[in-house]
Amino acid sequence: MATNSVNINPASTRERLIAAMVDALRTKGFHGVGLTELLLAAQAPKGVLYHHFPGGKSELAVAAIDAVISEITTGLGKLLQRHADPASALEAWMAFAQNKLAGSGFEQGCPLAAIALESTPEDGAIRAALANGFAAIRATLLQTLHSAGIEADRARNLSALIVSAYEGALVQARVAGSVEAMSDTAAALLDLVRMTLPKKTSLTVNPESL
Amino acid sequence: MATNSVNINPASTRERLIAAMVDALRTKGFHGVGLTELLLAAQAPKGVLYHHFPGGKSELAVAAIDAVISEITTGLGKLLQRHADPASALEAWMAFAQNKLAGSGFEQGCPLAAIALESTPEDGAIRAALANGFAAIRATLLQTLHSAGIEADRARNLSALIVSAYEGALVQARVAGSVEAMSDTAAALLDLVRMTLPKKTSLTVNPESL
DNA sequence: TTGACAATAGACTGACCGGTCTATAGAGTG
DNA sequence: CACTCTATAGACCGGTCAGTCTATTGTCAA
Repeated sequence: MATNSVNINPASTRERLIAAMVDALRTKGFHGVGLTELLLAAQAPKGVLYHHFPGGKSELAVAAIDAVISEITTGLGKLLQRHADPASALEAWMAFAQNKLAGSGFEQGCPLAAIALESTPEDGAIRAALANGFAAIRATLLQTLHSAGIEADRARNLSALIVSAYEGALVQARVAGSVEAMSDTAAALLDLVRMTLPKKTSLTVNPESL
Repeated sequence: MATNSVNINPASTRERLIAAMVDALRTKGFHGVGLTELLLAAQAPKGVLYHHFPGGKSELAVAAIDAVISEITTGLGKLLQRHADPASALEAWMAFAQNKLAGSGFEQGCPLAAIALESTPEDGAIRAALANGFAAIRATLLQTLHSAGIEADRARNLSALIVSAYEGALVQARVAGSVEAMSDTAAALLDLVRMTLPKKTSLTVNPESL
């Protein structure tokens, strides 16, 4: 095939399905959306879902998770290399998520956390995708923090905390209909990051500080 | 009535319903459980649910949220007064949740976060219960941290970060089937708390530090 | 004992669930 | 043109969903 036929729509059917699932996960969670609703949003009939994703709803969810993960890691990566200071990049990252949440009337949080908490150990593929995804995000952070002069163990702990704080802050802000808990979280987190980062000198050596 | 009739079961029907909902939220989320399954777990017929909770599943969920919140705040409160050092209390708190998660085969996380992410702005009562609950937990922490000598604004930020970290760490550990992300998170968090706490002296006055 | 009311019990309902199935259309290849 | 294979399309299915309804039981108060 390769030629994408008569697609007037902005994206291929497959991509529209994924986008609709991402959006659904963000707003209502995996079990919160029905297939009918999903297909309506994607402007696609039912058969096409099982054509592209023989595993059905779950397989689509995995694809959605993968898409979100790569979006996050590349976005975060860009932010990290655009800002000289990792702390500023983090600040921008938190602010971005915060604005997205508030700007959507506190509907759009993180698609990953929602499905993570609905999944059971039986949902192997979903959990694996999520676990790999979170690990990838942590790895992105770790690498940056480490090369900014933070010792490896400390950088790993800090990376885990950053991801935890991001997810947890979104949860709190979402239900409160207020950004406060998230901005408070970000403030404390950024304090820590800035404290942990070695003093800005022109040399890049790892000072093995405290 | 007051006399609780012929209840051989450990708790009243109402309490069993709430307990079953709490457990369900912990493991599969609000939309992940069916009423049939829930009632089976609570050993109760359907009519009794709508007798005690005319608002149905949602009203039961609100009651479950309230129950969890008071359990958390009292448990955390006890921990905080049992340990002289707030950081140690926090450490115990994180460890407790971590063990509960791991000990249940990574099924039992936090019931609050799950329903928080499935809820929409239309679920007013649920979101309100959650928002108040998270605020109460933060308030418990704030009060302790402040009276341990941390300046108010800083204590508020730190409290928000602690709750965020707790929730976010549970999410990551859950899907990974490993406690690592959570213990890493806890390590970084405790570092920060210990750094922020004023130097241990024998006097209890609030130094209005920094 | 009787009347009132809370609590228990489960049959029943209509809507919607995820998933299967068959039919058709379109595009590339011989 | 004919064949093939992907993609689109939606009717259809059994099962389950949350919620309603009526009946029964249990326990007080009069």
